Amino acid sequence: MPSIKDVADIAGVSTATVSRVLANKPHVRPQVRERVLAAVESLNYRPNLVARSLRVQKSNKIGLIVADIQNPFFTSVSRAVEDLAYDHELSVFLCNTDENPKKEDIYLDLMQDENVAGVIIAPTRQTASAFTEAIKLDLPMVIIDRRLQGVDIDSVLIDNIDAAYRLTEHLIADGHRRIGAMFGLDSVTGSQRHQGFLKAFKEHDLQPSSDLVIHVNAREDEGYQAAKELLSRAQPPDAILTSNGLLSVGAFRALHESKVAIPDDIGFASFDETGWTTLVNPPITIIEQPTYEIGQAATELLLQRIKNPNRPAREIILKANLVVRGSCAHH
Amino acid sequence: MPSIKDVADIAGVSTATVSRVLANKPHVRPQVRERVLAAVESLNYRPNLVARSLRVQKSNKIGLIVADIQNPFFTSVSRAVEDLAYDHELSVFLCNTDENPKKEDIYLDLMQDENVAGVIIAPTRQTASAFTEAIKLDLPMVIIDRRLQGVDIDSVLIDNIDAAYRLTEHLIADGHRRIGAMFGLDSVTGSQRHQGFLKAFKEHDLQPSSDLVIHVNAREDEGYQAAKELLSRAQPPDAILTSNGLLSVGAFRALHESKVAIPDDIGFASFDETGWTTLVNPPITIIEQPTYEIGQAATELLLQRIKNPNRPAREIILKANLVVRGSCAHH
DNA sequence: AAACATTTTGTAATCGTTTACAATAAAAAT
DNA sequence: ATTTTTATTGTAAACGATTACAAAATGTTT
Repeated sequence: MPSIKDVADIAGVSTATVSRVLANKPHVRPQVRERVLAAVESLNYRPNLVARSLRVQKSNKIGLIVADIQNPFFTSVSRAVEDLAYDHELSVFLCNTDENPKKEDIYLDLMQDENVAGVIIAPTRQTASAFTEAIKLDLPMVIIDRRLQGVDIDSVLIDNIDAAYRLTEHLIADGHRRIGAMFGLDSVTGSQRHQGFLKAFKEHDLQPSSDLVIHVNAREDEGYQAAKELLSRAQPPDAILTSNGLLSVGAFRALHESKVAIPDDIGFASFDETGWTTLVNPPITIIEQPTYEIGQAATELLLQRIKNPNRPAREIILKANLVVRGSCAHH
Repeated sequence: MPSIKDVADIAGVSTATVSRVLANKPHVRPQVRERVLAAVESLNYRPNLVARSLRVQKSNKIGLIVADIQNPFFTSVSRAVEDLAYDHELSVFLCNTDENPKKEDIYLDLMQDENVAGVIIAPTRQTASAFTEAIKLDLPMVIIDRRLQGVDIDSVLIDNIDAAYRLTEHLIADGHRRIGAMFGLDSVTGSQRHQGFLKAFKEHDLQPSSDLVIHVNAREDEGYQAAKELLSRAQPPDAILTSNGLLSVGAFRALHESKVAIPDDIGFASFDETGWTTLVNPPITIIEQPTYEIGQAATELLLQRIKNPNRPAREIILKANLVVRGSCAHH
């Protein structure tokens, strides 16, 4: 690999001049600039990013730390971040915490060690320690998907209360009263969606059957279990609402296996558009999160913060979209 | 951020000694080692990876370049790579080429510029130029999913011919004769699967209806179109076989919309386990690729090559798994 | 006690850039 | 023609680690 020294030698100038040419700095004769460019070309020279990063103490990378790379929500967000970053000549360092705070700590440290320009992160439930420290060291950072209490930091979220409210209200409007619901355990998102759920009941002067509300980890198997349990109740629910994509698959699988008819025996409504919801019969009524927009907004926020580290933190709240299909038809 | 100099000062030693302690090198008095460790602790010191990387000309990162981060095949592979890398204290730089050779070039260059220890890549159809160059510069590399002709390089693939052969044979055994099939265009994988398809017919002394074989880009919309077209034929097929997950969704959506009954009106069989195949009625018979194993094998291969750059290239071929479900029952 | 071997530590060069600062060359003003 | 100003280039010091090599300290042998 040729270095800047080699280029300088061939062009018959100093490394400083080469650097100036490459950075498009002023004060270099057009003639010399030509020579340098020719040398760069002939050697197929590319600046060593590691050396540059060491010298200027920053880089053109941004970090993206997600909780689960297999969750379509995150891949869609990632896609958006990738696209925007690419447009701005940034590269993306994508990491998967697996909902593991220890991994989150490690990756957050790693990001700093790598001199990233900033990071976009979907924090795990438990606020990690490296987290607040990274914030202190003013690493530009924006949070997605989950609000972090207490800290003043750029974030982009969806209006979970409103989304759950609308989904619940839709079930109520379709005549469902005994609504079984499952929400993510220990997650701010989950509890907000629970709030929205309750709000819908309240505003319709109804009482939710609190024994039908289950809090579980956002995993397919737990969704499956929860649905099985709801179905086995003495007085089973007349509809099931799930608060995220993974729970949703699990719950649907349980209903499917139990051969209860949707929507005749039981209504079904869920969060997240995950590809299969329109392939089944009937298609599922869902709340669709604007995943791509979330990624876009997060990247824009991050770019702005990098440019201006002192601006006040901003919180962008996007509305989710209720997509009515056939799974909760009139009861 | 404290540097090794700060640690050295506090411990009252030279930076060389600090480095030796941290690298667990011999020749340092236990007493001194203690002092250094205490200093490290008190300052909360972490070595600067950029500086280290510049000095030793390598790093603990590996690159993973995939064609489409939204394709469950790749996320599952990524997951495996992540897991193994984590166990070996490597971090993973994940990039998405979007099937775009230009992006592939850029990322491949970037990998070298970042001093990665090696890269795992699912190459785009067109062999990119930076590619062969990277190989020349002996960047440790392993290829997944797609064979690259001409070059002698570690790779892990599945036996596509065999897989397609078995899937086709299964359809034939179930009495299907006019099998409509769609294969990925311009892709080695696609053409291998086509070969397997033909082989099954040949070995059963049957003649495939070549007018029912369609080559399209591996995208959902093209799968949808292709299926629609097959259905509208004067003599429509009695079964449809799709050669990858995205085509599969599209084709299924077309069948679903057209209200043809599976398997009574038409059989359906497909590649890739993508989550929805067991949620629909009937569940879909598929070839399941050992995605996690692919990622594992690739990472192991890469680690070995990093350790021993001169060993001869190895090609690992994994068998795919035929999962028989209800979508092609006896015709 | 001197000579030698071995262990422990420090000095300084190095990796490939960027960038203050100094030095030189060219242009403008006197 | 000399001085002053401005534009162009080079020199060398960072950035923060690792690592030959030299030096010092300790231990061993004669």
